[in-house]
Amino acid sequence: MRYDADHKTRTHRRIVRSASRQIRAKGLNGPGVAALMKASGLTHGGFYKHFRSKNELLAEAIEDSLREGHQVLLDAAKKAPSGEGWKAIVNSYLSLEHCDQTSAGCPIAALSPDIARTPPGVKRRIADVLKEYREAMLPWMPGRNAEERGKNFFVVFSTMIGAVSFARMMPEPDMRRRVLDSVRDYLFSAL
Amino acid sequence: MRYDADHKTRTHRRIVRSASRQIRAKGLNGPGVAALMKASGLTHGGFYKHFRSKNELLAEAIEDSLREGHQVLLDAAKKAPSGEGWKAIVNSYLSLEHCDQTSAGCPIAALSPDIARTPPGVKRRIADVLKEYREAMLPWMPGRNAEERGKNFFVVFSTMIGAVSFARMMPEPDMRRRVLDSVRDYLFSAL
DNA sequence: TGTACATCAGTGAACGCGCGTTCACTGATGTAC
DNA sequence: TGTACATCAGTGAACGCGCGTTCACTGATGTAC
Repeated sequence: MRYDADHKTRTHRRIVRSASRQIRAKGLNGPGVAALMKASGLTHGGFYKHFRSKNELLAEAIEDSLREGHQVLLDAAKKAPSGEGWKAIVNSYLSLEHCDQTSAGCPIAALSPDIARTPPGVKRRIADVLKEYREAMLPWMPGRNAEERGKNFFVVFSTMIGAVSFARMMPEPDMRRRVLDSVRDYLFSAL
Repeated sequence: MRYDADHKTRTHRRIVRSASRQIRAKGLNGPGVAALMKASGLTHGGFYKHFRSKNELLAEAIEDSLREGHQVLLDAAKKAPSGEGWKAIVNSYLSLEHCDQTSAGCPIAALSPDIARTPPGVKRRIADVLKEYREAMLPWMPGRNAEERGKNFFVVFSTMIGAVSFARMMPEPDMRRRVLDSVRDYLFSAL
């Protein structure tokens, strides 16, 4: 069958989207090529019409979910009263829903050690998107000048990423909530 | 050949030790059974004389490295002036050496998403050792009473784990150092 | 207008390989007689 | 004291399976004549 002009582009995007959810749920080495294609209703044979390698798809999927994640936080920040954008970001990130929905959540919390272990080419690409992410977040960070906001970006995000990563290891929901709440209270009282 | 009474125990321990380093370096699904045995100078065939399954070894290896990691931090804390134990812990954890030596470092920073995805049995065992870990750290945490120290344990460790996880995604060493330093300065000034 | 051909996203069989697990075997030594 | 046997940590071949990747093929539709 022949398809319209943007059919391939749309399929490509669909594969990337569903792949990004699957790798957040099961890790970078969790789903195989066959599973990644099946989730978009395709068979594994067509994979290499869309991607040069599995690593290529993984890189695209991480990039996509990073951009999606930064958009979610940006939207939360924009709705908040002036000067409180970062608090909206923290509330959104440290919610129990985010913690318990790994596959739809922040790819950093779900994949940071996998990303650290990734081949240099992939790692470089992701580092560039992380820089984008940082640029987008900086204006919303607390601090009286650019330098303070720069440091506070690292502080706020390290703390949030760590809290969610730590909490996710705990089987009991109230333990997870205690971690998230402790960390949120602390960020709000200290910054 | 026949071996002395504790030969098997020592071999078992050797396998667990070298496995714990390998999984921190390559992730829970990184090394296979053959590689895990080879690192201790053995062949894969003997594996099931020591462990009921690969998951059994993974659980033991994570437990072992958690206990080892908590001992390292405890030793640092004990050397510090009274009341400053937690600062020694933070300095040790947020050093660039720790960040750049994943295989010898904290298993939480290296494996938290993998642990979160692990089957319930393994997760339960690790959660119990995490409780031990927490008990050992509590007396060294800042805070005027048990409740404050309890909250601050979550704050300090979430922040440190996040900082190291975040930094490890960055290819440039000075970027990693910036993250670690920003977070340390903040912890010291805020607690 | 009708027909022959080109295009190309997607299919499914096949490749070599490494995985976790099983199992018959080895061989040095301790024990029984 | 000397010999036959039991023990058991470790070996290496083999199992079925899923992996990432390749490739000849399909078949609906656009294009050329």
